[in-house]
Amino acid sequence: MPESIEIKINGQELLVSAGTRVRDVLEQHCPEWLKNSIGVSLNDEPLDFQMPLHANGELTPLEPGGNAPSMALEMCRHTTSHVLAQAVKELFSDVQVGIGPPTADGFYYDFLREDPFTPEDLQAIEKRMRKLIKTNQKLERLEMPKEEAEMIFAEKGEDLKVELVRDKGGGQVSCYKQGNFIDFCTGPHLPHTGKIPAIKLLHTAAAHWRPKSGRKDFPMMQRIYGTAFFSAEDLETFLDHRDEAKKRDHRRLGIDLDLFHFDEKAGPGMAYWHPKGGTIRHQIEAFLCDEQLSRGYDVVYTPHIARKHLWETSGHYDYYKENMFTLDVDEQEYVLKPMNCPGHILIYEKGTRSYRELPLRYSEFGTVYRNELSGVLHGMLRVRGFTQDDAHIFCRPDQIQEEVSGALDLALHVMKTFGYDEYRIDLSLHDPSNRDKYAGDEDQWGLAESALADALDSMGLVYERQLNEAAFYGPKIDFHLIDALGRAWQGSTIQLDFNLPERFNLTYVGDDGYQHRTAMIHRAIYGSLERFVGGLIEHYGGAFPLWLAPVQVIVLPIADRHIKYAEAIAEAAEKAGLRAEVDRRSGKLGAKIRDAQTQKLPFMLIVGDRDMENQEVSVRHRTVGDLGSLTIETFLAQAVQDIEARAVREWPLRKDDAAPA
RNA sequence: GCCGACGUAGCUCAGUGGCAGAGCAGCUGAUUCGUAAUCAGCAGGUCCGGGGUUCAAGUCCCCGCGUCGGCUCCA
Repeated sequence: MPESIEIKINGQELLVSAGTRVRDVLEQHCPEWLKNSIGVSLNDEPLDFQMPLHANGELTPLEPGGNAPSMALEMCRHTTSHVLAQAVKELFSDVQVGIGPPTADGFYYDFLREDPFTPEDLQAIEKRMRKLIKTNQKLERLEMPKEEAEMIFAEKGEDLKVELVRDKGGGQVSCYKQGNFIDFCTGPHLPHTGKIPAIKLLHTAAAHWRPKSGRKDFPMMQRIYGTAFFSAEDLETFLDHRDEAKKRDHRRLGIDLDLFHFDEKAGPGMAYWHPKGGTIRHQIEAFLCDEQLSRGYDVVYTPHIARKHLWETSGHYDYYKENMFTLDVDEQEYVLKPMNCPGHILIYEKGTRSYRELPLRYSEFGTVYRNELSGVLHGMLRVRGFTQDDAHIFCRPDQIQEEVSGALDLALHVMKTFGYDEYRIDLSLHDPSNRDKYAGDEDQWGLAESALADALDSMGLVYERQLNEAAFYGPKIDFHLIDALGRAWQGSTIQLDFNLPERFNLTYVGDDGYQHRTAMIHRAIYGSLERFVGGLIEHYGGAFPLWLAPVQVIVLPIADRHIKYAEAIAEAAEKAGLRAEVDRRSGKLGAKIRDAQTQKLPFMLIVGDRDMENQEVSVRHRTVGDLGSLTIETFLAQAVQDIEARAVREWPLRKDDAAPA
C-alpha cells in the first residue's frame, strides 16, 4: 500500500497519507459536507466519515436524494437494521443476533430465539426503534484485533457473532456501536440515527443460519423484514407500489377474472384452467405454434409416462429422482415425464439421419410433472404440473450458431408481441478451472460458447457473461423479462446439450459417409405456459390486450326492448371472429358498465334507441371511456385489424372513424 | 422439506365455549333507465378433514390436508 494517496475533492487535488479518515479530509476542505451529506463515495464505493482512505480517487458527497440514491439508501437501511437489532435486544432478553444486511428494497435482521415474533411484537419493536432514532445516537466505528472482537461478543453471549468474527479473514476487524449496542460490521453507516426519517417493519419470516457454511444442523433464525426511506413520501410511494403489486397478484386476478384455480381436493400445484383462462392460453399457444411452423419447426407428440429404463439412459433417474413421480404398471416402474427431451430423442434416433436433413426442429407443448417441495409452490409461478413450449433442435455442430440466432429471433419477436420492451440477457458459461462439474470436453465447450456469443453479438444484443453458471450439460442463454412494475420474470431459455447426445449416442451421417455426433439445442420461449400466463396477468394487471381478452366485446342494451338489436350486434361480432357477449340483465346501464369494467373487458358496445335508429353502436373502451357512435362494420373492421396485429396498446380506436394510428 | 401465520356461503370477511352471520355475486319479482353499483324478496354451510376435552366446540387440545409469508430449491 502506498504511503500517500491522491484525493480529488471539490476540484482540489490533495496528497494525504493512506489511512487518513474521511472526516479529517472533510473538516479541512469541505466542512459543509459533514453537515449536509451522510457520507462520501470514492470510485463508486460508499464510505462513511469514520472510514480510512486507502485508494486514489475523487470524493463526492453522498446525500439523500443526491446523485447516488441507491447507495445512500443502502447505507440508511443498513443503519436501520442495526437500530432494529438494538431495539430487539432491549425488548427481548433471550435473543442472539445474527446478520442484518440491506436488501434491494429494504433490510432484514436475523435473530436466534425460541419463540417467533408476533405482529404485536413487531409493533412494539417499531415503536422502540422510533424512540431510539429520535435520540440521534452516534454510530461509532471501532477497529480492533479479531481476538478483541471475539471477546466482546463472547462476553455478551453472542455466539453467532463470535462464529462470524472467527470465520473472517485477516487480523483486524471493524465494529459499529450505537448506544449500548455493538455489531460486527464493515459499514458504512450514517453518522447518527437521526438521519433516518421514515421506517416500517414489514413482516417476519424464518431463515436458516448460514446455509452455505456446510453446517448440517444450522439453527432456524427468526427474520424481521423492514424498509427505510429518507422521506415519509418515499415510504408512502413504496407502500403504494406494494399495494399496486398486490392488486395485480395473478392469484387474486385468477379468482376475480375466473381464469383458473387450484383444487384442494385434487392436490397442490396443479392448475385447473377455467374457460376464460383457457381462452387466453389457447391464443398464446396458437400464436407460437403458427410462428414455429413458419420457421421450419415440426410438431411432435410424446406420451406422459415411460419406463424407468428411458430415464436411466437420460440420467434423470440418477440425478433427478427426488423430483420425479413414479408409478407401477404391470410390476414395472414407470416415470411421469419431468422433461420432454428423452421423448424427442426417441423420435430422432428412430431413423438414420443424414447431414442433408439437419437441422430437425421438434416442438411440443409438453406437459411435465415435477415433485417440487411443497413449500416452494406459488400460484401459477411454481407448480407441479405444467406445460412447456419445448423444442429440441438436432443439428450439425456448424449449424449451432445459426440455429441459436433463429431461436433468439423468435424469442425477441414473442417478447415484443406481449409488450415486454425491457429485458436482461444472461450468457451462462462454464468455468474451465472447475472441469469436474461439466460434461463434454474443452473443445466442445469452446465451440459451443463462442457459437452462443457470436449469435448474440451478430444480433447486436447486450448481455452479461455469467461464469460457472452453465448447466452441467452445456452453456445457455437466459432472458429475464421486466414487467410493467419493473419486476424481473424468468423468460426464454436456449441451452446447448453435450450430455444427452452422448448418452443416447445420437449421430448423423456426414458428407464423408461416416457417423458424427449430433448437436442438440433445448429451447423454450415461454418456458412454462403456467408461469408465463401468471406473469402476463401481473404485467397487464388483468387487462389483457384485445387479441388475448377472453371476452373482447360485451353488448349492453339500455332497456329490454334493445336486447334483440344487441343480440344482432353480438352475432355480427362473432361472425367477424370476435368473442362477444350480451348483458341481458335488467339493471341500469351504469351497473352493467361497472361490471364490465371490473372484469376488465376491452370494449362495451352500448345500444339504445338512438343507436337502433341510426343503426350504430356507442363504443366505450375500458381505459379511454366513451368513444362515440360508430356503425358496427366500422367498429369491427378496426377491432379485427388490432386483433390480427396482436396490438398491445390500450388505444385501439379513433372517434373520427380513421384507421388506428 | 424447514419456521411461522391462516383456513367460516361462489368471492371478501365478522363471529373471544351457549340458536352459523354480513356485504357482494346468484335466483325470483318490481323497475326499462344513456357511460363505474335501482329496489325488494328468496335461496345458499361437511365452519378444511379426522380425533379428543366439555353438559355444550366454528371457538380449546392433538394429528393430517391446503393456502399464505419466508428459507432452501426451480420452468
